[in-house]
Amino acid sequence: MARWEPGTADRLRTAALELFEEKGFSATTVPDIVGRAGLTQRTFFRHFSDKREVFFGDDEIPRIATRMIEGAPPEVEPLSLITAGLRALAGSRFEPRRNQMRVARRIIEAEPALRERDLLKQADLRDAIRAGLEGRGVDPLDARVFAGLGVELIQIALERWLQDPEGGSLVSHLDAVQDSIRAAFGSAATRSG
Amino acid sequence: MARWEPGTADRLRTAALELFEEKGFSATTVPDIVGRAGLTQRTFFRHFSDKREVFFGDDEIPRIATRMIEGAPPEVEPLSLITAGLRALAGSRFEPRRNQMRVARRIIEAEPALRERDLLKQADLRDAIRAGLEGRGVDPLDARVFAGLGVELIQIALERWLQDPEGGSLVSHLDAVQDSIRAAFGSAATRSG
DNA sequence: GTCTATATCGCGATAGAC
DNA sequence: GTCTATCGCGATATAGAC
Repeated sequence: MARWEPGTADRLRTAALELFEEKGFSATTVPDIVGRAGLTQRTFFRHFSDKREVFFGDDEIPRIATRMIEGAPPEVEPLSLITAGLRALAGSRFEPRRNQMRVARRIIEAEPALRERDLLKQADLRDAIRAGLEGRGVDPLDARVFAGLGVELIQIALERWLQDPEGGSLVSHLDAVQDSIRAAFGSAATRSG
Repeated sequence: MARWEPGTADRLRTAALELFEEKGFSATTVPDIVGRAGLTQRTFFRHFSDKREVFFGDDEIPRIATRMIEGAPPEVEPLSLITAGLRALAGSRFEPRRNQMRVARRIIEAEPALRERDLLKQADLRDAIRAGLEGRGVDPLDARVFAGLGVELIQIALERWLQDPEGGSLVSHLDAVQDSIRAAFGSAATRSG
């Protein structure tokens, strides 16, 4: 694909992230970015549908999730599938990037426009999981619930991991959150509360 | 404050929703909207911070949630608080508006920009619940988990209620989703999957 | 209320890669 | 030649400043 300049998108992303750090997200204009990258505005918008997209990857996480779910043996239960998948993602994609993620998270939290986009990415992951589980024959409601809870699980664990002053591992936070979930909704507590 | 036209925001919202139905959200411009409402663009942006906000209420749901949580007797458990609160919201805010919500939902689902905003509103509710529970002394992780699961619960129930061809009540869907959650994560199933 | 910066997208032309 | 990434120009809408 990169027949022309192998790293056009990367150059744009690098320039953009530098500028976001220097001047903040909203104070950085697309002309600023393309100026630094030595490209034109039109090129920027061919690589990124909007300025916020610079922040987020190529939606590889939902694709990885889909592949994991499709590739697992049919007898694996949904909960195991999800917890195992999240652990694999934690080890391969998140744990090695802790510092980058901390920086990115700080900028995202400060900017409602970026929070929105981040939430949309979470929703995409949720839907990938849901569709994958349905494809394995899981009941649609249960698939939706597993997906929703799975994404909340990883999300809460990520939040706490990135803030953890003790430097605990993401996996240990996943364990803690999962325990909390089980305690919260797992009992036979009354429904009509 | 509404010294001149008591219903300015309403007139703008009505005109906007009509146009969204007629031409679609992105094909409708703010000049279109203010033209139909007989107002100026400046007035539009004084009432709505952006075009998408027309779709969403005044953030009254998180405020209601905060009030409910703060007003409950201290001995009420978080899960009861949440399920009771959701039932109250269901009866007072959602059930009476089923048809409007169906129409809105269809437009929102079709437009990524609106899905983003919708997800942000959900996040606001989540944070209101989380803060309310923390204010009652609930452990921060547990508060975050209750809030996250509570919002997933109402959200999934809403999705299914709005699509339900049988016309089941929102409360019955809340029950079903809660059962599914309990079954999904409630068992002592292995964590390391 | 008016004015303006900025994001976004369409179109036609170009130019290196195969 | 045929692709396709890039460019240059231009149009329009949003959103915020004055």
